[in-house]
Amino acid sequence: MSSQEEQVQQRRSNLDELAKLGIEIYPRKFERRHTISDLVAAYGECTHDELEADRVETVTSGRILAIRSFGKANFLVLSDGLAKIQVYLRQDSMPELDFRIYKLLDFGDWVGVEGRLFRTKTNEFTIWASRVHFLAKCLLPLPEKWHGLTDVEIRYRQRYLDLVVNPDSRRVFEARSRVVAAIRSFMTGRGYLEVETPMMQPVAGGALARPFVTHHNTLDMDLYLRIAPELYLKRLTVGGMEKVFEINRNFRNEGISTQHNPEFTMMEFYEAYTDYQALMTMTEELIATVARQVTGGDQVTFGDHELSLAPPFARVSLRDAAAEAASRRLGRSIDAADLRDYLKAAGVAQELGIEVGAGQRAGKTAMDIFERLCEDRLIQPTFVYDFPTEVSPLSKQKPDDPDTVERFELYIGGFEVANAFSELNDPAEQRRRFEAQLGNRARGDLEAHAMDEDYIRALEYGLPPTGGEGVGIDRLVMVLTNSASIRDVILFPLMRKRE
RNA sequence: GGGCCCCUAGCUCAGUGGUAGAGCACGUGACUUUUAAUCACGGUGUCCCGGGUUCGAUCCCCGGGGGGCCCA
Repeated sequence: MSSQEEQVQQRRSNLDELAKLGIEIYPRKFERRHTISDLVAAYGECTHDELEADRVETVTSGRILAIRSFGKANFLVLSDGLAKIQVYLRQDSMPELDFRIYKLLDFGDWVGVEGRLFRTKTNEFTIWASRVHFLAKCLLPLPEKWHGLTDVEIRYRQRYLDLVVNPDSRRVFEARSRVVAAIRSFMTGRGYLEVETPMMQPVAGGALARPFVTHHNTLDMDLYLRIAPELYLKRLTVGGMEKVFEINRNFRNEGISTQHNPEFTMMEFYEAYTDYQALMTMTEELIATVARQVTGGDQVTFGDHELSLAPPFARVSLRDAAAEAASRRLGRSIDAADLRDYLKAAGVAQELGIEVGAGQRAGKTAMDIFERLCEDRLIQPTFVYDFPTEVSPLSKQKPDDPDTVERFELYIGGFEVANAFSELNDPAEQRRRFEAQLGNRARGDLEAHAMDEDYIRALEYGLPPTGGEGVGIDRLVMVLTNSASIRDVILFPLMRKRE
């Protein structure tokens, strides 16, 4: 018999013995007076004498993370996932039944404890138990207490085990929850209305990405899991909802990496009567506010770097950033204007070893150069602005430069955290952009944008001047929790099927 | 999609072409303030899967699976 089978059998046997004691082995509720975290926060600093004077009685509960038995003196360590507390149990301090229950407990079981707070000879903050209540059995052996669980595969596949033994993991997800709450509070505090738009869409639009396809049986209709809420949110702006935001999942049928999970969370918002310049300022305030609320400050450690999230953030135009990086790499002067020329841009790309597709225009090439040379060097928060029109089918052109749109992306830690632009609201121009995308699609670009006639019709009813932005929540959480992989900030990241 | 690395007990990890190891966990016993409790004794197993080489493969070779990192 394997070690695991043996341990499961012993635990089942203990559960059977508990049942024989006449207690409910899967009880329905347990009324606590304090959580373990409450106790540690409220009394954890009290001295021995203070605890003796106050005689604090408590009722609490948690999972058993250690059992130390000395015959007549016994200790449990209980955890509520964030904090731990020690429990002292002795036979002459509790009913006989409770002590028999204690004897049948295993590492990992859920228990409730009643008792009084004190400090042991070794000054350990402890509950002197007067009652023990059995709450649920752990039938399988848990990972080891000292090294914990380090196998990342098991941490992702069986997140519950990770959460039981790695409090740091729990803290990441507590932080994630606070990030979402802080963003929601920031947005609603500025008069934005939270809305929900379709996750299943007949046309997958609002971004350049491949979608997942699904099917509605009754309507016999193919649907796409959304790659972005963008086009629906702007329909709302057409309808007169001037400030809206949505926090929800997007789905993109693409590769998996430390920065990409097929489903990820975005906060996307739209505001009438504003443009991308104003959004840069607002974005700085949003990031700094969230950082301060979640971490207590605007300076964070990320890998080997100390990041300052205090406004203002650096700003550089995309073509300047690409030209500067290309000049440095190639050891000769390349001007941003060179990257507007299809032949010169292609030449630079080829020198850099970047593949240029047949008939690829200068804007796409400039974007490729930027992505290859610049992205992962943008560690401190940096706005990269003024993107080529052809890679931005939903953005408004600059008044004096039709090849360039009023768009920026925010980079932190070497990856894109936000993407924003002045929204294109000219329906005729939008149709031309979609048609150009259809041309790309015909040439094999699977990420090219689809035609959305209803969206164009909405624009024909009139979209006011509008600025819009998407903020990647997972990546922001990575930055704020010093997590190297997006999988460390997603509770259940997508994994290959096992077996 | 390409390159490199990993997969051995429930967990964390050693290890070897010749009967598979440690610590924790688990079992029995001792112990009335311990805390990675300690001490004594005890059993851990599809060495990821399949095929090949070999007298013999967990180890070498080939293929596959899962995971990680880097690149595209």
